[in-house]
Amino acid sequence: MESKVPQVPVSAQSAKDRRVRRSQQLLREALLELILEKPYQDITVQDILDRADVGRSTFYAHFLDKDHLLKSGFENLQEVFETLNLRSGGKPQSEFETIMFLIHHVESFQPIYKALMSKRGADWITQEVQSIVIKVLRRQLENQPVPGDIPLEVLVQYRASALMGLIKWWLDNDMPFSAEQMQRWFHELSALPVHF
Amino acid sequence: MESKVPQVPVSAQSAKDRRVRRSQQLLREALLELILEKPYQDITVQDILDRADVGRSTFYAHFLDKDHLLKSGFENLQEVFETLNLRSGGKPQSEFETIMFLIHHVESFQPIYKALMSKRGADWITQEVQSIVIKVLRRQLENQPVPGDIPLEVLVQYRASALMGLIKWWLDNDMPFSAEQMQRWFHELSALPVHF
DNA sequence: TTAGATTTCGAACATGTTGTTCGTTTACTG
DNA sequence: CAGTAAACGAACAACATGTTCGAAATCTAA
Repeated sequence: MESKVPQVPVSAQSAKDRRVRRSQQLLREALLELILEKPYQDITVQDILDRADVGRSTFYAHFLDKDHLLKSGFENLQEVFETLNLRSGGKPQSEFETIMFLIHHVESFQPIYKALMSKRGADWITQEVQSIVIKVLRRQLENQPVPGDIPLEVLVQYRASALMGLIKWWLDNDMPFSAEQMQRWFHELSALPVHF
Repeated sequence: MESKVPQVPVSAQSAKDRRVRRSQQLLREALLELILEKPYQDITVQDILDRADVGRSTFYAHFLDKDHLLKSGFENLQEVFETLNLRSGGKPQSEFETIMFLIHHVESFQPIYKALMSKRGADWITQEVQSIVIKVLRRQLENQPVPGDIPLEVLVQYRASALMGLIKWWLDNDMPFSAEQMQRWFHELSALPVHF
């Protein structure tokens, strides 16, 4: 079954030997495929080699270990994330725009994020994504008054966790609602008092 | 005269051979100690045996593996969690009371939850705790009107994630604020609209 | 107190995974 | 086409897991 994971344009694609590109690509695809079949933790390097039909020494020529292989497929996306607030021509975005962008970004790269962050994915990479979301939100919210005596960090953790939890649920349930819908609900939920 | 009828064990503790209790206790304590020193994933069975000063075969006589050992220390607490809504003499609690109880419960068992759920803990057990929180909150919120067209499950995921994220941050930062304070902030944050 | 039952110990073992090495073969590039 | 670089694959060391078994220690019940 062919994987149709959307590719982030790589400008330096021709920089490497064709064989290198081929090997790395095969390995990355194999791992993403395997994650959809069984928990990341249970996948051995041998599983990846068999699936990719690549030699053992070739794997270690390119990647330090399984974790680095997974992370290598995420590094392009990471960049997109981290430069989030430099968009819109350098204008500072509102919290609303930031959250909207994040939700749509995940939707665009659904297959990758599903492999990375769903139940069968690697927990450490979910945390990595979350820590980026936290960084972006913190940068966003520190230029904005926090009501009452709530510490900025508490606000950031709350919002980021809620957002990530919702996105994770969305992915695990095969995205039954549109990005617009999720985003609307997120904003409604953010102003919904606890019932006494 | 003494009755020949076998005594019903008052607690499960006295039911087992003293050696069994000792071994299991030593192993549990050793693991919790080690988690505070290095990531759960990096801890080997041998590390636990050395720390507990217990033989290899003894370990496998009592536990299937490292994960089962960790879980065994959490099973008592799990019960407390799951029977949450049967408290207050069977009266249904409000969402407010439920959340308050959860935060105070974590505070009471701080050392255990710190080992289980902090950065160095096992991700799978954090998820286990979260799934219990979700279950409790779902039971709580399904008897309560959800405003607008928001699906119950979306509300539950949002609230549970936000609460867990806040608690996790609280534990990771050595609980710099009181349970009352955290609880108050949680409620304020739950009614704080996103900034446009 | 003692005898029998149970547990612990420890060393040895089979198994599986990881990461490395190196000589050979294959494929790319200019 | 010739030189360079990558892929191959088999063998290897190191390590972790989980099992087995006889001997020693310890508990429990009478």
